[in-house]
Amino acid sequence: MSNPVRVRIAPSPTGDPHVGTAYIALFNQAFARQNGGRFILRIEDTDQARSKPEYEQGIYKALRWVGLSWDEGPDVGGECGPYRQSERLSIYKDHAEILLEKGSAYPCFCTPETLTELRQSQEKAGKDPRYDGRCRDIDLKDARARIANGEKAVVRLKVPREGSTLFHDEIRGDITLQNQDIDDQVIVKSDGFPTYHLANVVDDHLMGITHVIRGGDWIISTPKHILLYNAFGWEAPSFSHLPLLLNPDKSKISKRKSPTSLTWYEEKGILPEALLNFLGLLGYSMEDGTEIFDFQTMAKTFDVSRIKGANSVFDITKLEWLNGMYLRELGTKELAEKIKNFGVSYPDDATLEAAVPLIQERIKYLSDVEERLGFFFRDRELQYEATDLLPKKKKDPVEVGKVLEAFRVRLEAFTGEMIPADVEALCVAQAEEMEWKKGDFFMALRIAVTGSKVTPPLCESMEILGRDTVLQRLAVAVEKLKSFVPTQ
RNA sequence: GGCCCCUUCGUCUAGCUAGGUCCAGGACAUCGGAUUUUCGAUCCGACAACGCGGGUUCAAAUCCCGCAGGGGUCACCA
Repeated sequence: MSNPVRVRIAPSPTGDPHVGTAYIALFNQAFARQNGGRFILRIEDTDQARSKPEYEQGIYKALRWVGLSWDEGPDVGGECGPYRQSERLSIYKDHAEILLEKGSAYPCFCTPETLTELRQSQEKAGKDPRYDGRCRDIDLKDARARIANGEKAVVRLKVPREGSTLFHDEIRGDITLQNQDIDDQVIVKSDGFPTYHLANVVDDHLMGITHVIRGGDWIISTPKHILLYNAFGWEAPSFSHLPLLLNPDKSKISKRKSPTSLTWYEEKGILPEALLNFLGLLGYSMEDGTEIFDFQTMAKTFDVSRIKGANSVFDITKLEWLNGMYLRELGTKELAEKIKNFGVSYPDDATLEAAVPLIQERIKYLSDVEERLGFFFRDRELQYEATDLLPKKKKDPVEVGKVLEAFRVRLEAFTGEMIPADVEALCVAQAEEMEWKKGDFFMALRIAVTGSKVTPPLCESMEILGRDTVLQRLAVAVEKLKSFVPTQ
């Protein structure tokens, strides 16, 4: 009879919402869903100096944006609340007291200055910096008296001097640390706030967390947590440490070297589904090799034993490809809707929907849309020079002007609908009449009509622009060539 | 530096638990070709890896040992 699965993420609201948080959250939620368990969000805001309410809001918003959701948390409630550590201070205080009484922890009166001194002298002597335990044996009664007297103190965990502590990592197997290599960790700061270690263990236990799935940077701390569980007489949860996300230079991911803020991805126009899919590919793989999958699929087949122990370089390149794949799978209306919501300026609904199929396979991000769409409705964006109108092998402005003018006349005389195939026939006929290569003609026309060398298919674009606009732009181009005087 | 973890193409990875089917498979990127009015998309193809050294074995990417390299961690931050 095992307990119902309960997992959690425990972000600190100390900065922009981090991809790493989404990464860890994804695996936790997948595990919870697969096991019919609960996924909890707990805010670890015990760092008074760095925690800010707006960062907390940012976490909720960004996580929801990528499509994650939790069953319990500060914003959605639950039976094990409060879910914000700053609101659980008395709980930690009580538990620290238990440890004190049991003799598993002790008050320490050393000031930051003496600790720094200690560390420096140890380093000078070539020894590992470690608290020397000078407050370890102060009688608890005496210590309490000193504290009552107004002396500042922290609480330290009394780590055994001998022996070793072992824990089982579901991904890497057994990991053992010698106790002598574990410091007497501070578990309550002098401001009365608990440190991560205490708060984390107490909360995980009180909230019934059965599986801790967190980043690999916590491996070294885990023995301390085991010691804490032991001191309380609690059963420890199972531990899985996910691969660390790395910068391209293989260092731990950082905002200096990689885009770490989830907001960045949103503003870039990355689809949340693509981001989530990409994260699911880091350190993890589906048994059948599928690389494009949604959360449901991942959750259905999720298997912790398929997670790698090695760290993963976080390389956006594959995400760009994935985003393109997701973008291309969208229906016209769907994409148009996303483009509108993304906030780019567009001419009008009808034009946008007509243009979407033309740009859909040409964009990597939603943020690419703005410039792709410009020429459809903004003449002022046609900022090309007369020389741009000259195809590679046709350097004579007079001839080019003649061709464009001839085409303008031809198009003006054409009374049918602007069906792409028909317009193309006009173009081809024009090129042939002047004995131009098709490519040269289309390029000159392309610049005249769109102002750019890189555009969606020309005839389809002209259909959307409408005959009048095209004629007008052709006239402008012809004028431009007339007044153009070659410099050599 | 101590301790801990990790090590398959440039990158993400499959294979490793139960050694032979792997002169190592897929994907992205790159390069080339096809298609083509540009770009893109698409299709085809190419390049490219078991860190090194010892063992064990008829046989090792897979097991063992050593080394090297990388990363993490050594806070009253999480």
